[in-house]
Amino acid sequence: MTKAPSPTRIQKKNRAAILEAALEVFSTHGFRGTTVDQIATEAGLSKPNLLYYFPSKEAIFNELMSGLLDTWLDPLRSLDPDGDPLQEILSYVERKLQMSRDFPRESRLYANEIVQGAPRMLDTISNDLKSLVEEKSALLDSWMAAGKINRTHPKHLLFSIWSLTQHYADFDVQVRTLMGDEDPFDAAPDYLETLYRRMLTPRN
Amino acid sequence: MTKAPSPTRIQKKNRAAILEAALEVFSTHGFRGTTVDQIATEAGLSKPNLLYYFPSKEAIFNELMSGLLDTWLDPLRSLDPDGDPLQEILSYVERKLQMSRDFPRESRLYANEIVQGAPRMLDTISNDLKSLVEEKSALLDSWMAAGKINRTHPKHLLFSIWSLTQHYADFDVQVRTLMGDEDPFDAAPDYLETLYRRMLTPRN
DNA sequence: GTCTATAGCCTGATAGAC
DNA sequence: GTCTATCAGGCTATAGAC
Repeated sequence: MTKAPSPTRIQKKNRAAILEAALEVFSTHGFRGTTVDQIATEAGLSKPNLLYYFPSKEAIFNELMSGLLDTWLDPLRSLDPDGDPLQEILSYVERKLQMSRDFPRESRLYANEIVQGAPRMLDTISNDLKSLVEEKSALLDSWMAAGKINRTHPKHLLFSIWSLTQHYADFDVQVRTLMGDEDPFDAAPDYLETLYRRMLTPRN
Repeated sequence: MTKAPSPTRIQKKNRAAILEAALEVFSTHGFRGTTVDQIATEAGLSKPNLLYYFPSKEAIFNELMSGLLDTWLDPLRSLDPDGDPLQEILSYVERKLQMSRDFPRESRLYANEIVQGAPRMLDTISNDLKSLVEEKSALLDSWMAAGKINRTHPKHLLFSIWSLTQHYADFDVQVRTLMGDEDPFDAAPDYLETLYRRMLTPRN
């Protein structure tokens, strides 16, 4: 008695295909620049069929966004109070840079949203992100107070890490155009490690 | 014999109002997210009247972009081969940061375009920007070779300056949300000066 | 579950009176 | 130069057959 493939399995497969396609299209064209048709074609479905799985274009976008954020904040959450301060920060930079290389579309999706004033994400930023940033700023502060790393503004330190690492994903076109044949990710890890090592290594 | 106000003057005034309005709307909603009606309302004109001054939505966008780019690249052009290397770079960082504070909409307009793959600007980047970057990279290289600043990857150095300074304009919503009452531009100049001073000051 | 067909809305751009 | 009215096309979302 061979069972037919579970409908739930088909559903999951199609939902996954839709979200993958949506990531591709939303991240390059933004919310308004994306049409449901584009997503459907990319996912290998018809438009009405896509809308059988998701009630609306916005619903797809929102699901994509909330799914993204957890992964996105994971490296920061991993900043370990019990680790070696400088090494913890350098590892954080390295992980963020790897995420820009491995998940550039996620980075651009997020960038698109923030540059336009975060119309669909301001709540999340004000709550989840803010409390995480407060916690980790305090951690950085304590490391500075203990003389483990140079004293500086902890939030600007975090902003700089985000900005420098995400730049390679968000401005990918520009970076690659200007670098020609050279892969940006060849030299970027060294550059960023040197930068933060010199910035943070304690010097009385 | 009193002349009626020159038509050219009215034209110039309205064209300026349209471009100002377009900057406001395009920079927050992107090209596709912006409607001609929004621009017209913001400029205090009717939609057909706006289209009397510009042939199309895209024409407005292009004029805005080409007008922007000159101003945008000016600080980099000013990098003076005969100045003191470290001071030249620190001044460049400062000027770029001021531009993010004084012209955040221009920065976001540019960011919007690049994040989405620069569909309307790739030629400019490949030509004007690339040749300027080649020229200034060579200059940075010569400063490093002469031991005036620490040796590092000149293009990554430029990318980092762009990324760090523009972040305060492009991610303004996020930055301000996370900083609360504190004005980001209070501490940013010091933070960036310290960062690049430590990065670049020669140490044998 | 998936399709074709289409409703209903919005948008860029034009026509034509004033 | 500026308006009202409107067209033509593209869009999201739904209806209804299979």
